[in-house]
Amino acid sequence: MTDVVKGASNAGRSHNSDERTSNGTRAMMIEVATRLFGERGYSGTTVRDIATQVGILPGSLYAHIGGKEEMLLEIVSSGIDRFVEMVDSVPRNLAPRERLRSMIREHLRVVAANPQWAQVVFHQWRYLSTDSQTLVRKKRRNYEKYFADVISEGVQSGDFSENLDQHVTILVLLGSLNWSAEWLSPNDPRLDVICDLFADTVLNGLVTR
Amino acid sequence: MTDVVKGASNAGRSHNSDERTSNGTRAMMIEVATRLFGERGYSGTTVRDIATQVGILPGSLYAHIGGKEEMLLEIVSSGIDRFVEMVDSVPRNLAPRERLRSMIREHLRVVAANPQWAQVVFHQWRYLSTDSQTLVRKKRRNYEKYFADVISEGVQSGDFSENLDQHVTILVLLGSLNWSAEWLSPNDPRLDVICDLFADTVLNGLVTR
DNA sequence: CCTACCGATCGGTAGG
DNA sequence: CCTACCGATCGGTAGG
Repeated sequence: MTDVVKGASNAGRSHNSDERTSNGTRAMMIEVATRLFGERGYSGTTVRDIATQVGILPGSLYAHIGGKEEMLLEIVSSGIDRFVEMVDSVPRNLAPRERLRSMIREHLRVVAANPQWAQVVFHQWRYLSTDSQTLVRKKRRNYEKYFADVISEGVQSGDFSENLDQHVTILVLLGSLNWSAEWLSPNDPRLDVICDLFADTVLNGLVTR
Repeated sequence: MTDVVKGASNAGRSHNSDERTSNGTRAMMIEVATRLFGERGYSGTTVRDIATQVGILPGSLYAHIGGKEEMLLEIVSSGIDRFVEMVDSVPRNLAPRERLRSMIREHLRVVAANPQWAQVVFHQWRYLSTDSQTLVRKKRRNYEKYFADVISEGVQSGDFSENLDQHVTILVLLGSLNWSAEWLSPNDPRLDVICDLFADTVLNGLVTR
């Protein structure tokens, strides 16, 4: 019980052999920033809010990161990567219906893991600089291509209707998927059921067959 | 050419017989606020930004409105009213498929009239006070009920599939509709076609019939 | 990661 | 709707 640190969160600081800040403070900053950006928006969050919740003083943030916007870019950029990673893990050899069903499930699972984080990824990129926005748009287009491809494949194979407007279909599908961050609860035990019902609705439509 | 006003937008001020501010300045404030809230978010917009673009000084705003948040509440509240009004105008005696198709068209038309405004209505209500948020949630639930009712009616009449999970269906439908503010262009001449393709996708689904 | 601080800007108000 | 202003707070930096 000796050697108690006076600050609230100064304990456990690792001794780095070089000048890099490779301890967990930076990760904690990103974690806190994600939550606050989700709750108050990027502009509504101050670097003081973030610093206080990390347990350091405002100026100390800048020992770990270039600035407030750099935190947002990191959250958004790695966020899209996460969606790509999970949808990319869906086997290519599945038939279009089952492949799309799996992609829907993976997308909804990523959202459900942290809907607030997903909202930041989906919406707060508008507050980035023009250059960063261009990067984000490129990443999003790359993600959308996974869905464009499976739809195109399904139409060609005859699994999906040839009357489908593929462009509008992607917009409907990704819109409903992304909007799930508004209503999905984290750790909902019915998540797997919801994913299947969601896919049923999209695949079969409303009208009686 | 005498009597030229020095300010940029001070011309045309009407002479009111009572103490109410019933001229167009307040309307212009709401209009400018809508655009700026859409571009920079509520927290990223300053009352100085709004005042400058209206053509008055910052402090003068408070002769017309209680404060910054009151502008947001007015935009969001009247915005939801607008959606309700248009969807409510769809004839009740249409068969469920055509009634839902018309409701989809009306919703998309309202969004397309001003997607940036729609984004404010859909997202910026989070920055309102707790009490105002409660009001907004109530209004949104009321709007969602229009869609819940037509889906329920369609399932009962056999027009819509009995296998449908009605709760998930509403989430998918309204999610894809609201997300349209992300991609709809104002004054797109193909709007009517897009509305029909959108409804086709939702009603018929992706899978071949 | 702290001390001490910068210039700029914030939402809002008193009193015309 | 303006003049003149309030206290509070902003993102960020110099120099340890």
